[in-house]
Amino acid sequence: MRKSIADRIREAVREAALKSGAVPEGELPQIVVEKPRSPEHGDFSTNVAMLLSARAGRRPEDLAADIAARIDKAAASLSDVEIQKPGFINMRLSRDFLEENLRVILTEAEDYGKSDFGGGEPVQVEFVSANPTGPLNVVSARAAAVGDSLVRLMKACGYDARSEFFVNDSGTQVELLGLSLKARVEEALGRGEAKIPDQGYHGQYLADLAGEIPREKALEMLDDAGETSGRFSRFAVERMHEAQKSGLEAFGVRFDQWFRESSLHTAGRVEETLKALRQSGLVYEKDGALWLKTSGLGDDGDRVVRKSSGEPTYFLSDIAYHKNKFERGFKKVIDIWGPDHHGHVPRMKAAARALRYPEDWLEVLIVQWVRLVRGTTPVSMSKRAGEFVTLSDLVSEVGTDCARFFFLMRRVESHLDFDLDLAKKQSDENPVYYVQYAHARVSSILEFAREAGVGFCTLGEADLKLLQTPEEVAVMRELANFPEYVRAACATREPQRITSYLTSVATALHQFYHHSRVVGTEQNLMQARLVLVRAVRTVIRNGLDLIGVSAPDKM
RNA sequence: GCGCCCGUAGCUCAGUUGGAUAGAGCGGCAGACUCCGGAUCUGCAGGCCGAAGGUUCGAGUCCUUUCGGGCGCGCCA
Repeated sequence: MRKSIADRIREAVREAALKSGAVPEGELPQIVVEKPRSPEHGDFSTNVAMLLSARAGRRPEDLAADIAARIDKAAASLSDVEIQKPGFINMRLSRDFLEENLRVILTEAEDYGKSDFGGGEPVQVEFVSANPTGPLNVVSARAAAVGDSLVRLMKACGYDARSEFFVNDSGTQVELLGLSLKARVEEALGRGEAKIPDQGYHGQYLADLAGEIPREKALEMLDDAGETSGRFSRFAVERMHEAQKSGLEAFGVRFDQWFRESSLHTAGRVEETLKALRQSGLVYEKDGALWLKTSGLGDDGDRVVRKSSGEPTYFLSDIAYHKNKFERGFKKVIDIWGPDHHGHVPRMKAAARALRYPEDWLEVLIVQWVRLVRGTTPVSMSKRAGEFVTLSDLVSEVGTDCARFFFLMRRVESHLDFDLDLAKKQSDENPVYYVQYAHARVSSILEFAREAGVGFCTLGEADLKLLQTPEEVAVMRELANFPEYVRAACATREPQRITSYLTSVATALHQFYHHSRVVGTEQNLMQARLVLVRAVRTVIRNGLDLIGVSAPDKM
């Protein structure tokens, strides 16, 4: 849980920039230190001199030279600091640091990569939150992969992160679900073809559910219900909820909390929220309905919060839900919504403003569509007819690891084609196995060493100076980058950065493997390489854990 | 019509929150140590980053316009 190397370098650069007197402390911009694309430019690079030169009235290269000379190399674990063309300051990590870092990795083990960046701040990530009216689709699957990974990332960065699923267990949709099930039950009892409401749920799953209800119980439920949907709704919602929950668990996703919309109504939270909104002075009546003046708060029109019928709108209970989140003490709330809800972002943010919550309190991520294809042909998905590939179908067809990895290879907001044929292939055509294979390969080397009776020396005994080939050094550099990638993936809410990082670690490992042997070389060199390989194993394992993918020892 | 997302190699997508010579996987072609796992590795071919302007030392990245694709615009949830 120490400071990442990038943080230490940032600080050293910052201090050097201050000492150069280019600008007063207050005017110093955020220092950007990053890994250059080309290794010729060192391990880290900064552009401060170019950013400050205009204001300081000095030539970029002169200023760069001045700052570079003032960087405390020892404090930042640097061996070389050079300036280049337009005014870059390029830095190279010291050999000592790279060696020491291997020891750090093995010592910190599963903690390597973690930080206390978040300072224990309570944050909430809400995702999936699909209506309990049917099986989860693949967009929910994608959202689940993203949300779960984000929670893992935020925890690793020192946030007190909680996952939550909002269960939409009241309202029109639930009623329609009940009526649809009722029709299926009547059908199952042989009373003719099911009379499912037009807007109801036509999927086969409700017929299946109806079929599971024993005859006696079905008759009893029909008696109870009369013309209403009540009992069928409750029954169906509970069963759908359970099915969603177990499907997600099979996908490796467990929620800290399942929050029921109905609990807001029964506790009077919705009316209470309306009262709070009225106090803001932004509620007015028109056409017998109550409106919230969200225009002017970033929305493009006002929204109804209470219908002329007296019923609260879904929007109002959603506001009540977010008010509840705020009152639970979350300093930040991240909602992950499907693409069909992107139009709701402005109104929800407007509501947060109406309640005078901090401007950046609510963050909404939109997960984009997933198009399933087999080779080049799209898989037809008709939600209306209830015929679509579900989360559970996906898991049983391609497996959890594969599905999660595929979802997390892409940016959250990009539309993605999920090739089921490719995902199913257990061959080199499938990108998923590349990283896992690296882990299995390393495990296998260690196992081979054990079987050969090789004793592992202690960390202090290993002579890491012997790791000198370009491939070895490349691995060491790659491993040193991990904490910074974790931090960046968390800060930008972009878990795909971890996937891409892991791929480059795997590449470095595979290249090293083909270039040199571990077991069977000279004793001291072998011991040093064993340390290297164990460090790779730790980092890959930690990284895969962040995206919820297993790290197999054998494949 | 208004709003959001996307447009990068033949295909699917990355691109380190404005950096230096734009990358990976798949597909194509040509190769790899009698030895720790060939689900790997090496090399070649493939690009005006949809288009046009602008901002600046510097743009795939930011702004404007435009073209194309997807999705939203209810007193539904």
